[in-house]
Amino acid sequence: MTPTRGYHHGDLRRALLDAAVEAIGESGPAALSLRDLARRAGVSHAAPAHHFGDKAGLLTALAVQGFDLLAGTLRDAGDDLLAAGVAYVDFAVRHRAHFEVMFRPELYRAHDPEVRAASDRAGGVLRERVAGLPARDGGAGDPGRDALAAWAIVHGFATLWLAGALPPRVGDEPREAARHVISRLVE
Amino acid sequence: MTPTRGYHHGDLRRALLDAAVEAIGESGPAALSLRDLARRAGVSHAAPAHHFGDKAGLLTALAVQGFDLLAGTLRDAGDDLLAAGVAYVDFAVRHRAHFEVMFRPELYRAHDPEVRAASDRAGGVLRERVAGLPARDGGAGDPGRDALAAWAIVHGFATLWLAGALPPRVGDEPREAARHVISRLVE
DNA sequence: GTGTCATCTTGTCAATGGCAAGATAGGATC
DNA sequence: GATCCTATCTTGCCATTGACAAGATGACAC
Repeated sequence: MTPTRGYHHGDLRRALLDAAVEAIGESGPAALSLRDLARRAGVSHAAPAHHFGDKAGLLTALAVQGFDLLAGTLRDAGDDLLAAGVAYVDFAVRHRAHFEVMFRPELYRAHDPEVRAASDRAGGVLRERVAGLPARDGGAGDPGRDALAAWAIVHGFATLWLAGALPPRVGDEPREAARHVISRLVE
Repeated sequence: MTPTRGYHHGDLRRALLDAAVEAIGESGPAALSLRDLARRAGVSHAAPAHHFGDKAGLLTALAVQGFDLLAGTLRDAGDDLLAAGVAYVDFAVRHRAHFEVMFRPELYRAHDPEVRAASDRAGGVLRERVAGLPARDGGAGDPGRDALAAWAIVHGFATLWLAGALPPRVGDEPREAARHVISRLVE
């Protein structure tokens, strides 16, 4: 099941994206090298260009993949806002490479229509979950504000977790820690 | 007041850090080039190495500067947690280059003792402000959780703002928008 | 005036991104 | 089956970069 021999790779596009996830997981998106990905996939240094044009093209594809993964993850988490928030953090930790690229628009073509569409899909799910939240303190809440606050707290927690900025006492279980923090907002 | 002529620059270390802030503001930390900084400062391509060793060394110095700037900003914002939160977001927007480096530890030597010290100073101020927050809902609050939630929401908002991920209706005034969102947590 | 050392320059090397031109093969058409 | 067509991949090249080595310069102490 490894038809990588022969002139044609067979599934180079996917192989390069997988290699990119692996490489970014090791050293971050800044250190990503197209030639390294080519070596990992066993092809020549110019092969990636055909599928993605340039480095930004590859990262654009990765961002699209990431937003779609995120949309699916949020959908699977169910209707509960707290559960969606925990799933958001869990996504960032488990798909760290995707997450780190997605929210670094200077690395890819953020205005690409495919990216915008995928990003809108993920944002739509998040908004749905927030809309399901009961109005706070007897209906005085501003749904726009609630949505932003929810997004900010989960995104901030995920970002700080990935950056290794959180103090050790937070623990090493992102889902549990996230639930604890988010509950401060939605309790 | 521009003694950049002559063999010795006079204040190259500062000039390089300033140039780095400018360059990162234009294209992000990933696109930073030591040789570009040297050109901006009017020195040879190898001059930066003497002051910072390598690229990570320069970014380490920038991170230290950033954490100290942040600590000062938070201190100046006063005792109020809401004001400190707004100041945090404002810092991220006004010192974007510093902020983007500070929370990307793979770019510099995050374990450098100077970095840790500066980071601790900033974190200490933030914790002080959280400690000043009256216990939530009659004393049932967990101060550790409150601190994390506050940090996460302001950090998340700042990060999303810088990434350009927020919807247009949030407006273009970060301080105002931040105050509105943070008030959801501390009201 | 002399020596010392931080500062800065020139020269070089391997690695990278990107481009151009060519090789290969898979599949459609006849 | 022969031929063409096109997507896929390779080789070769160039400018740029980070890093290192060796040497030039000059500020400052004595």
